[in-house]
Amino acid sequence: MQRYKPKDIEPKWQAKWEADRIYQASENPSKPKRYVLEYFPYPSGAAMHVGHVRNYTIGDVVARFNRMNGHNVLHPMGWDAFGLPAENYAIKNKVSPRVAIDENTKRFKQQLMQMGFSYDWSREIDSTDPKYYKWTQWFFLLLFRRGLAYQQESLQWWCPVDKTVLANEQVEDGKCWRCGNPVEKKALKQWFFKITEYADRLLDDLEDLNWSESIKTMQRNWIGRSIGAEIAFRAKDQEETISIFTTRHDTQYGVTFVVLSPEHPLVKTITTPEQKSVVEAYVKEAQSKSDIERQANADKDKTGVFTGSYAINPANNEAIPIWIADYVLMGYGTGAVMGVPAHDDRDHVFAKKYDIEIRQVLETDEDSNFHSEGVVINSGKYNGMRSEAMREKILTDFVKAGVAKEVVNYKIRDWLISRQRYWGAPIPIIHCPKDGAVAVPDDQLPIELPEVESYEPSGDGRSPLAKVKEFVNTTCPRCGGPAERETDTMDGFACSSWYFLRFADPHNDKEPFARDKADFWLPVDDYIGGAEHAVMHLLYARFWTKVMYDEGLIEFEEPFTTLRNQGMILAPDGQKMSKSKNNTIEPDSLIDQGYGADSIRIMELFIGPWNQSANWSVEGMGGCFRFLQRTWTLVQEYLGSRQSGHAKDGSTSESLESDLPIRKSAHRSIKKVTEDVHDLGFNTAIASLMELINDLYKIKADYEFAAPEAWQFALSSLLQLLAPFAPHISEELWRQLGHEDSIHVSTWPTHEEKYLSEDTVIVVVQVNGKLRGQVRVASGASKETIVEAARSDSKIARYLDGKPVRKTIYVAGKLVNFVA
RNA sequence: GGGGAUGUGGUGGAAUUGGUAGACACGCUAGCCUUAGGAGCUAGUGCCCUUGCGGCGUGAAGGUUCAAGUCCUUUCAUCCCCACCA
Repeated sequence: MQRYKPKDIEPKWQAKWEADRIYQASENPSKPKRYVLEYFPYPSGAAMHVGHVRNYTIGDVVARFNRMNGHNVLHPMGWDAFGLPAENYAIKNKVSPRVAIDENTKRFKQQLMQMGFSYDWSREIDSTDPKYYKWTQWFFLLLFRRGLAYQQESLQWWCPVDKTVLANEQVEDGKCWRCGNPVEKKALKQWFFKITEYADRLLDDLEDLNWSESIKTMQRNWIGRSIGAEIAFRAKDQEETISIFTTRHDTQYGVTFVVLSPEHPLVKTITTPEQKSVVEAYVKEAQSKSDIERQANADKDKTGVFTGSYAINPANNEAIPIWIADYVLMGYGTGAVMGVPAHDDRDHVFAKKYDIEIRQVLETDEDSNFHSEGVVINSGKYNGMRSEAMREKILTDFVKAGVAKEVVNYKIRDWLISRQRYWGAPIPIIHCPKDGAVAVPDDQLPIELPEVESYEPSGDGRSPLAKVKEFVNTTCPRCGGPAERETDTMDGFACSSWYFLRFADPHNDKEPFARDKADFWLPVDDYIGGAEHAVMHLLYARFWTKVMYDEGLIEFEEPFTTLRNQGMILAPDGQKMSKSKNNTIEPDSLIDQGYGADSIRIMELFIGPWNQSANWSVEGMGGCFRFLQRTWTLVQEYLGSRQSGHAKDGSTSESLESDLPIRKSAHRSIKKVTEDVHDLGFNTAIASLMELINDLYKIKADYEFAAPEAWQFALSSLLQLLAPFAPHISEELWRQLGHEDSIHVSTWPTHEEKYLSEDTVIVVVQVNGKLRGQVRVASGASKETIVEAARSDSKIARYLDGKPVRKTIYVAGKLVNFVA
């Protein structure tokens, strides 16, 4: 008998499926469509490990299950291939990033192929292909035309050695994370997308999405809408007015100071001559601190200096000191706050340190005075009001008096998308001395990345493209005069903000996608990926989708109807898998060891609930392989017996004793697996398949392969239920059983109720809520019959011991509880 | 500090509306068998006193109920994300 050797069957079927194109999707309206998508990967130098594989396995099971259940499934794959790692590789090795990416892509694709995922490879896309980024550029111009892309000069961290800007996160202790040299601030003109204009819609539309609450909450917090008031504090004996933002104007009478951010424009004018030197020193120190350092200080300490000036609280006309402190952020609200030390913990710490008056104005509901509601005290005419009511009242009064207005603030900032990097999609803008920033005409797209000598940054805050004269020098599309091309490239997240639409029509060279194809496939029904995209990609893609909707390009406003976040696979020791820790487990090596893709796929899902993290287990792998091996062996034995003519005595299968138990087991599993896979209970679905195999082994031990028709049915059904999880072995055995067409285009089995009913049922009997026995009764027996049977059971009778039964609880067909 | 998630045997994990806790698998134990393989098959395996038709058991403590892993209150631990957002 042939043994189960995955290496002999897996590559064979992968080639066959590809040749027969069984996973190719077409716009066939006779079946309901289903768009199943996993985030398209960045083909990094490090190969995929079993953690990545889990993501694709979940998607593949969903795709295959729906395909077999009569859906027209789109399940595509592509490459998100622009980005810094490839560029660094290029700088180091003096080769084009193209070379590295092509190698990595090849490796990744081979890794995906060997897992037997059912992708429609005819729709493969690559974000670094000019045919693709032509349309990324086209979308940039769409945003530009709609006033949603703009340039603005702002202060950025700059490393004079690496000659590049750095993100805030890349500055550690005032030094560059790569070379360790001190960084400077440099004013640089950058491109932004006006995502803030969509903040309200991005927030409100979360409501109807079938996403996990945690991701929705993360987006809500990231957008950070807060409704409050801007209140004007007149400076005493000076012209200036300081506008502050607050959400707690019910504590207006508790204000005992005002704080400006060190970057606040009024700092210079408001500071008195006596305080000038100390304020300037403080501002200078604050400027040299990175945001990281500022945050680190948050827990420990608050620092600040007095400006020497006073402001007038519009509520009670008191003069209160104006301070400068770096715990106030210039980037949020107005860059100035009112200090209420009695009811804000930060203000409290500050006031304590600098001996500023603390004035309680609320009797709070909670134990803590900070950030809670209550009844207003020490607040003039507002005394006795609820804090919630006072907020409204005082704001109305202030607005009437012309000292305040209601405002909404957001934490979300506009999306800085320009990068001074080579390996990205060039921003399709031409700068003309006369006409300013001008869009490249559509018929000149794509603006292709030119070949360059060196991938190093140029040193003047521009990308390496700035050194390519033939690229930079051009003519203005509007006036025809000499002009220069924009040399910055786009953030990689621009490419991934629309790729899901390109899959609907990947080879279109007239437009990013045809309207009818987008209408047919989109939105994505199942989007499967890690939670790491929670606030970046998932927010950006929603933003672009809404812009496209507003432009009339599509008919939906949300790209991903359902979002599913898989749990992470950790190394056996519970640590994150990473190349640097040298603890990654790659599917390639497992396949080499002889486990096969099918065992790995089973393991990825059987290890635990798909949306919870789990530690990879080497031993567990063996169990999954054993399960498939048992399946293999059972089918081989069945085929052997069929060939030898065993169990052919002329009688029909139905008349044989083993027929019914075989069918019962099979139908029970069909029902359970179907329900489980539908509800994404992959681990329990696999457990039921294991149970079925165990059942069949027991029946075989008792009856051999009598009832061959029942066996044929049970084994065929088992394989179909197994097909989404283990596509290779199920296909191989399916064909061995004599089926002509691929199991993956077969119709999912359905259970028959008549095989699920039992003649007798076991009813559990409790006395006073404790399990004391069980009785077997005919199914459908009356309550009276069952209760009587339970009461007269010898064991139960002993427990009741003549005591009167006060109450009898009966759960139909399940349980009797005597309360004595 | 805010938000989210998770706590069940030696291990990973199962348990519709509250209704037999521990499915399935790993590990372990015993037996069988052999084409000696990464074997395979069969049985057993929550804990305790192996006295029973016994007692205890779902992070901890209370509560509701005939009945709680599941519902309510309090609390502890671990993980993840955001974090001076006024």
